[in-house]
Amino acid sequence: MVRKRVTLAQVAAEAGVAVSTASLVLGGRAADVRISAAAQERVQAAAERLGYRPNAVSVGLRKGRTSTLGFISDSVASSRLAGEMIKGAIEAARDRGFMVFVGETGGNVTLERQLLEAMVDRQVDGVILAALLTHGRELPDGLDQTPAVLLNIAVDDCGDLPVVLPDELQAGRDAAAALIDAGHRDIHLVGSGPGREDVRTISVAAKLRLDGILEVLTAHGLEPASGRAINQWLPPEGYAAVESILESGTPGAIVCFNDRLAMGVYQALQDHGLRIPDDVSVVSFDDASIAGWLRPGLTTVALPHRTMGKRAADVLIDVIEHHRATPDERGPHGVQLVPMPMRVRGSIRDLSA
Amino acid sequence: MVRKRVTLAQVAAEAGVAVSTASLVLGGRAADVRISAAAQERVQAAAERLGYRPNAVSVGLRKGRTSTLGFISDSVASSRLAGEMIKGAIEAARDRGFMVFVGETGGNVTLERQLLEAMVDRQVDGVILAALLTHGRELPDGLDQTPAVLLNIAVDDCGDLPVVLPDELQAGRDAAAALIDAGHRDIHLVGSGPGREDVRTISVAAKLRLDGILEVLTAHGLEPASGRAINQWLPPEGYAAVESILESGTPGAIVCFNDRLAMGVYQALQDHGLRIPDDVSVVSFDDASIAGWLRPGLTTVALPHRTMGKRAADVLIDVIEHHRATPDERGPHGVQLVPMPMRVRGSIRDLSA
DNA sequence: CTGTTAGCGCGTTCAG
DNA sequence: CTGAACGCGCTAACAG
Repeated sequence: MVRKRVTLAQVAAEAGVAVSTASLVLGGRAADVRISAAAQERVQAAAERLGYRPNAVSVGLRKGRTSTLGFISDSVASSRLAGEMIKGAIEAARDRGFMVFVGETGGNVTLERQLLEAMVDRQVDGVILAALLTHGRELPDGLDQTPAVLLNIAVDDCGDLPVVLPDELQAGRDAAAALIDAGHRDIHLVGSGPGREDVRTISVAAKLRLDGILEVLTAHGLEPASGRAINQWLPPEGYAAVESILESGTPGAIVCFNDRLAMGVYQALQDHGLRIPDDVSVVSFDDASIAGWLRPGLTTVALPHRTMGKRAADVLIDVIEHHRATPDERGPHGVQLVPMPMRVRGSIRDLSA
Repeated sequence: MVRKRVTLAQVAAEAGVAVSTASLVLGGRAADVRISAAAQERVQAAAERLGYRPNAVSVGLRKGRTSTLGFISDSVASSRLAGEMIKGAIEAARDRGFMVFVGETGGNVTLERQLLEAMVDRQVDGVILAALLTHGRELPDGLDQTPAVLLNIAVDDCGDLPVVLPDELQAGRDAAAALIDAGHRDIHLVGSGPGREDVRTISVAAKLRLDGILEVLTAHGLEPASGRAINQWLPPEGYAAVESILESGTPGAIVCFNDRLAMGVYQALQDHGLRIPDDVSVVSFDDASIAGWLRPGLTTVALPHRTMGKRAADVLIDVIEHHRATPDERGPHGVQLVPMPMRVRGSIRDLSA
């Protein structure tokens, strides 16, 4: 069933040259050593005829580089967004000739160590350490054995490692600005706030989004009409928040800290006979699948997971190929902030129109 | 920055023995050759002290086996479900000491070939070929170069390859039975039907689900009150279907062919002032994230993606380790049907209560 | 310009 | 019971 692979030696024999000659020709370095055109021709033909493909394992052993990356995250399956991050990384890697091992820890630190070891054992050229659930965290031992990039992980001491993060602060500003530019002044927060310190969740996203929102509100002489720090950002919590807001009258606009909260907000508003965006405007964060399925479509600031994954792989490969980001010459790395684009759908009413 | 790896030779030197001796001890084959307890002790200690880990690339080259799998699918990021499939495969692989390369084709056949080649070049021990979008399809060339398993791919000629599929037929039966057991008789179909041939979509799932539903209905002397074959299974289509159904009165129960259709059905029912499950019962397929977020929770027959991924990896590793599933001795492989469990939430009203 | 030689790190004979 | 020697498939020195 499994056909035997053709080796370089067989190609050389077929072409009637030495192995090293074949190696040079096939390695594209024939020009350097000026091998006769005839020999080159014969080698190429033989390789073609036999269907020769270099054995990457052998090359890896010889060169000490395997053109292989490791991607370790705490969750690959939790959402479409997680998948996008991996997808971006895999695609960028492929475009540069790298394959990637994917591992998932579920937040288990021991497992993380084991995966890292398993990958280092397989001589990966570098590792992307990513997170979707956990944000603040410790870095595993053994990360110093290989080039590495942190993806969506904010740590106090990143030890000179490149870090790729979404620009949550700017996203917060953009969300608030979208509402204010449309003429809104009565702005309620669901998920965090109203004060700068009202962030009960572990996520750093919450804090930065809130900071951005408050910065813009303040700049316009405003403050949130209300705010609710919530630990679980799921539909039921969004639903409950709206019921609580409605006790003091109909809100003009609501900023939800993620799309799942927004879904609950939609449900509650609907149950109370309020229309979006005619009665209430809503803006949110993440751009999860539901954002496009809700009616009306939810205007939301997208988490650019795909781009982040791509960026992480690109940075890592740069480090690998150019030996950049060493402790002394940091170069263009460090923290890379990826912009979060606004997806404008139909949930904000323009009062100035 | 990158610490040099410790080699077996260094361990042997440190322990004052020959490399082969160290190899035997560390390979757990000391008993076979009866190596002196003292030497064993010294080797183990040296390995421990130096933090020795075998170089998997070298072992791969030497043994021709790399403890590595390839996972190629048309989409890793399209949904949480896709991620679950990969996750299941990765976990099962890890439990048996394998790492997995993940590749994504986006349905591009050329890319698929290239990925397959890249993996075979890296000497993967086997490949899982998976699909989420495409169902009927051609098998790529080069799949005969390595052990392989088909995951969620139904092909006419699978060429003796093991295949893992969800049991959609039984799922159809279960969905219909859930409604009938609850006393429903007025059953409408959204996505396919009403006739056996009214399946416009490419997916085989549609056909099997429909067959299962019709089988049970027929067994009870019933037929669908209505049915709609739809190509796109998204919320707007579900919404439109309900509006069409309502022209002939309020339906008793609706079977949606997937959860996204069901979401549209929920929205339409709500917009028309109908309550679920009091006025209309709904059952669906897939168990996507939204199924749990909708209010009331959607009762749905789950696609067991996680289990399927796990099964595929297990079958593949069985083949690799025991040389099973060769053309002549098929063994327990062939088509593996994974049961689709019913997730009972709150969208079916029990009329008999 | 080409062929011979020497490893990369490991497992496996086969003599001592 | 142990060590020396060979080769997995390939690349990179070095001679010829």
